[in-house]
Amino acid sequence: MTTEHHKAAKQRIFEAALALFARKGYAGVGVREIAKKAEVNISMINYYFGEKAGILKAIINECYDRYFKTIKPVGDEDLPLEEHIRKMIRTVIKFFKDNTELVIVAFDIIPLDIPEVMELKIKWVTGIREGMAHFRMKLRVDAQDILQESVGPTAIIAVILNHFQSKYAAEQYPQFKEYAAQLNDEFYERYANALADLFLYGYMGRKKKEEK
Amino acid sequence: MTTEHHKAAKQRIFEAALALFARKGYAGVGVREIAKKAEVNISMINYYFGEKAGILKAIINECYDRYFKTIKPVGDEDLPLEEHIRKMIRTVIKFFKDNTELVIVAFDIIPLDIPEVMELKIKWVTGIREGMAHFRMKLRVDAQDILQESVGPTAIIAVILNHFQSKYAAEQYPQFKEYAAQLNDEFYERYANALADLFLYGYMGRKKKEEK
DNA sequence: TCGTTTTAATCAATCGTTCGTTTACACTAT
DNA sequence: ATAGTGTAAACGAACGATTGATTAAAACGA
Repeated sequence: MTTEHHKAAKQRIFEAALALFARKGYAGVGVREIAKKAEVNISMINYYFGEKAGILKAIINECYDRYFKTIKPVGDEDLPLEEHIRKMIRTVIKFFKDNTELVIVAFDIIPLDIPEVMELKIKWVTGIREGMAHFRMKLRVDAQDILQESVGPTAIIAVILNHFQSKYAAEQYPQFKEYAAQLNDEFYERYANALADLFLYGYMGRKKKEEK
Repeated sequence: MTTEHHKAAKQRIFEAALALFARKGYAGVGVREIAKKAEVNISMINYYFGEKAGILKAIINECYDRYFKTIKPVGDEDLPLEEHIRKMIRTVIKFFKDNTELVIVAFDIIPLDIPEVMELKIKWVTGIREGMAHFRMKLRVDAQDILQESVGPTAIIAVILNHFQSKYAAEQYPQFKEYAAQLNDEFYERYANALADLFLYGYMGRKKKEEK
């Protein structure tokens, strides 16, 4: 009972902070607002997370950990190239869809001014990059070549991230609820295929052109 | 007296706030910090901008106004499709490069929680969307079709925005200065071409597939 | 009774905003 | 030419509210 309650309170703080950070940004939310939404006392935040930034660190760790565990095994699969790319894009879209708030908060560039948080992000991004080396090689993307990277994997992720940021914003405003409602499972099946087509035709077309 | 001192106080406040907002986010910066950086008295902020949010509104207006004035005439030109697309992508990249801080602050989804600011953004986005109707039609992108829009113009903008967010972040951290230094004019010429290739091959490939 | 969990109260610091006053310069009436 | 008037710009100080953080003590289950 104690342990369950313990975890429940910590989890409630985590989820309340996550929702608020996604809407207002890390600096835009105070610990009292988090405590109120989580229905806990203010001091519980410091008790469980040490400091306000501790919640953000926990969110970042949770997000990148889930992300890595989701895409790493897909990247390591042995599939024909096109099918492999399509599966990866589907996987990433599903992850972003199922973890929108986590992604919005953890993948946000800001705050740039909290060194500890930045270092944590850098550590994760570096690790994931290394973990996806095999898949990257299969795509024949040289990670050292900024251009290849910028119009390749990074571009796809940027498009997907941007989409879910927009979707999240739309869900917050009544006048766009109708728009957001169109973004159902059926849409994301088509969306994943369309993005994969864009990447496949575009990227492979570029490869072919380069080799000439 | 330095040159900075001779600049109008209002302009100094604007520029100081812009740089700080880009780094720390709107909520992460206090008026005292802005006043200190701008070398003005705190009360000057309210004197010139009414309220803190007034600076953000001014930034948003300045950014979208410049953006619209930059891309609208390009969109209205009468060029062969491929050349037109390439020119538009070059134009957008140059705009983002020359106005990185403005774009980072104004195009940021956050803050979602200040209704006035959100409405201002919506007004601008709607207006620009209408202004680019001709170009959109030329691309045969139906603005009502979320899928076409998502993997078309919106996707390209998202990629470019993401690139300059990353570049800006890299410039803030000494360990990535070397990376940022590679992003010179010569790179952006290649980058624009690569993005245009990606879009053109991808777009044409998708169109061809659809028609089957 | 013991260790853990939760509470209310409080800390110094900072938040955005507003106050009354002063400075600097342009214009006008004498 | 001079004194008086109007106005915008800038100032320091202070407002009440809120920030993140910490405390000692109460409440809890074992």
